[in-house]
Amino acid sequence: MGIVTDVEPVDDKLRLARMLKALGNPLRFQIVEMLAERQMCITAEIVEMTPLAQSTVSQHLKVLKEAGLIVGEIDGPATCYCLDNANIRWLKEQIERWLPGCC
Amino acid sequence: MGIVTDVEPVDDKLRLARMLKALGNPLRFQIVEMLAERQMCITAEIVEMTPLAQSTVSQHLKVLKEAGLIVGEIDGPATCYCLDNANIRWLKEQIERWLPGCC
DNA sequence: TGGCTATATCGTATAATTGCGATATAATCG
DNA sequence: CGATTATATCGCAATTATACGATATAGCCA
Repeated sequence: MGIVTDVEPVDDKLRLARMLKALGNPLRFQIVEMLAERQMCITAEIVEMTPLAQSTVSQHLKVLKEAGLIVGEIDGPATCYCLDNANIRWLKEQIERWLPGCC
Repeated sequence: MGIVTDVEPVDDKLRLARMLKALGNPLRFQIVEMLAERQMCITAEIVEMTPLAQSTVSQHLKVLKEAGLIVGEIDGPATCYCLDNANIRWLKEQIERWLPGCC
């Protein structure tokens, strides 16, 4: 057995797929964009932006969090969300170097 | 009213979300990568790669086609699939210039 | 035309997603 | 401690996604 480099572990593929799936919902995509603009938002601010119920938005936030796209920090009685910049950078790098042969 | 530029129409967001959602399935992501490597494949070759039934793969191909990621051309009794390079380039550009403020 | 090959589509079952209202949790303040 | 505020989670309905086998379609060749 030797040292193997330049492999894309299966876990990375699943991690990427999970992120893409999370972003594949228009509302969640919009939430991420909102967080990019405002740096951070509490749940209530995000709920205000949408026509949906608070519980629904909370579920979407959970999906984004589990995909690693956002992080939530408890701030008093509220939760303050912001982007997980490291992971989003990773995602963008994956896409940039994706399919180098084509396009 | 004046000329408006630099706007991202809602349709573009939905188009992007649809692509991301399509790629958010690990099998479909893998099919796209296979097509990038082999330039083109007929359905049977893609089916061979997977543990799934032919009808299931055909449905996934339909999703990828409707998202604009691949195109299928009838070639004799078979269908020859290849990447939709223009659309994939568009997708990659969208992601590259996405969230310029962060990361 | 008839049979063969390759795909697509149909019908259906199961699982996952999406949405809501209701309820639980957790921090803050009087 | 009890009330208030902000979120998260639960339970449920409706929709969508995923998978399969069976069947239809479409091109090709004898």
